[in-house]
Amino acid sequence: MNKDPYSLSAEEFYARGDSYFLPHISIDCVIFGFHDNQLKVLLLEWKDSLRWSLPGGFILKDEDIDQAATTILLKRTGLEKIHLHQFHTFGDPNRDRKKHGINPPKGSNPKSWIMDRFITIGYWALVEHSKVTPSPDSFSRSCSWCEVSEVPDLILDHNLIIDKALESLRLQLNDYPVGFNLLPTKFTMPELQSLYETILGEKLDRRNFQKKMLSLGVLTRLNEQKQGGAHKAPFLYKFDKKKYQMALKRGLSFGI
Amino acid sequence: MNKDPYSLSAEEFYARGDSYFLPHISIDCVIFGFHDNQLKVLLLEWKDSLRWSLPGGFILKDEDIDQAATTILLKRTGLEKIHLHQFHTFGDPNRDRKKHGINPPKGSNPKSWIMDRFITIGYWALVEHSKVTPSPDSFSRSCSWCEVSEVPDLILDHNLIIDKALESLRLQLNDYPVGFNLLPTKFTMPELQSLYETILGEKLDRRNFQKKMLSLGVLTRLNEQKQGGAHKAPFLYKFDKKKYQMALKRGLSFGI
DNA sequence: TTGTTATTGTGTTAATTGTACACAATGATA
DNA sequence: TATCATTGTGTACAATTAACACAATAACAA
Repeated sequence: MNKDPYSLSAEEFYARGDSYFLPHISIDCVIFGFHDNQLKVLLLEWKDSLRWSLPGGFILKDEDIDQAATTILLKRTGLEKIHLHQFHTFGDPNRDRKKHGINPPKGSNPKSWIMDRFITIGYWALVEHSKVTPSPDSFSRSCSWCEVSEVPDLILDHNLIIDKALESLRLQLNDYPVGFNLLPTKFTMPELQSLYETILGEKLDRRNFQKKMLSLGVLTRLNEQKQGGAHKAPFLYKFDKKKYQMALKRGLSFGI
Repeated sequence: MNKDPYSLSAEEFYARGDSYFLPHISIDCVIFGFHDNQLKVLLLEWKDSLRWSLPGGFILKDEDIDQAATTILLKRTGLEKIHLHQFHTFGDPNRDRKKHGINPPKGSNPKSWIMDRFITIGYWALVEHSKVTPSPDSFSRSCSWCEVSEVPDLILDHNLIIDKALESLRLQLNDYPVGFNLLPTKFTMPELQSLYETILGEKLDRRNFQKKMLSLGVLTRLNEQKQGGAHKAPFLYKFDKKKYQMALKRGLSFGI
């Protein structure tokens, strides 16, 4: 009971994880990134099978659920201080590894607490793709980005969880500057537009988009231009948090 | 293990409820009603103290969480087939009766599963005030309506849960016809406007409101007028579900 | 019976916002 | 140096929202 619960061996975890973590409750994270004009999510590939799943974890008996989600994000990406958004809790009684032929690793107790029915709390996060160091957990062989429209069959209801996360993200997009978290500090207007188009799944008018974004008054145009492109060099912008805080007070909408 | 889990005595429930229900997880319902131009919520007054709380309950080991919430709503209001909206899950580790001086009834085990830390899933529902028969649970002396701005101090974080439910309701108001569920089948335009004003907490222009509502094409004006008022008799309207289904397909917004 | 009052029904107009386009400027390439 | 794809900026029109005026009605008081 006094070991680091994140350093347990698989056997110990299956046998006695419930002395550290709450039973029947888990957390799953949909971690979004944006790269090559594609919206991607971070997936785990399991060690001993061809299964894929979302990064997830459990809640320490005296831990806040937001903190538990933050820990999961940190361990899979190396990132701290990222805003996590809780979007839905999934409670179908079929969320049960027993009912899906998912077995504990050989040598572990097949009656483990992990094999019970679980309710999972879904969070999404927006991270800067280039800053992420994807790290598998001890049950996975790899942790990697996957384009959202090419996600394979995942365990349990994890595909549904991604769908719901995307739906929630689209709704948030109209009220909060979620897009900016996905881009590097400096970005061009076409990059920002491409991001919005990808999340919303529709093409937007280039000129009206720029007009709208600049009218929010939360972007600062830098005296630099993006070099290396094959055509006219676009200006670089940065998201101005101070201006954003000011703008929030008078109310602003990111609706496109 | 084969009794009706909802007919347990208090002693049995505290001692062995966790053989029927999931531990550490509860559901709390914010049940909204509208009466006398006031938005109200249903509260429980506890038997053995001066405490108040939201109607809540637990999840059977093999029960869907939405179903569990539906059961809670049915038991407190007598109503079925009401849309419940899951809006947030509350996971502060201080959600623990032990830490708030809330004790089991005399004669029950003070180490009961109920005295552990609980994560609660919040749902709200909109019900027609006149159709509700408020019924206390076995731990409460009364179940009654309370105006949302006059809610007393509730146990644990139940006041926060109501705040979050209201916030979620306001957001939904702009996308779904939530208001109509709170009114009787036949209602007047001023009544509908008063409901929107109460939920949003702001005054709206009478003429623009009517124009907007009628333009949605989901209301049918009846050949009747509300009698008994002190002034000009307003027309009665009803919400037309068929028209609503049609309108949904082409997309519509209730934004005010 | 009749005027007063508060409320409802139905417009019209002005301001704002959103949509659809046109054209010049730029940087790499041929 | 001409071409091409792309970026920067502006303008006209449509749609929506906001602001406002006046007639009709029902209860009440004189």
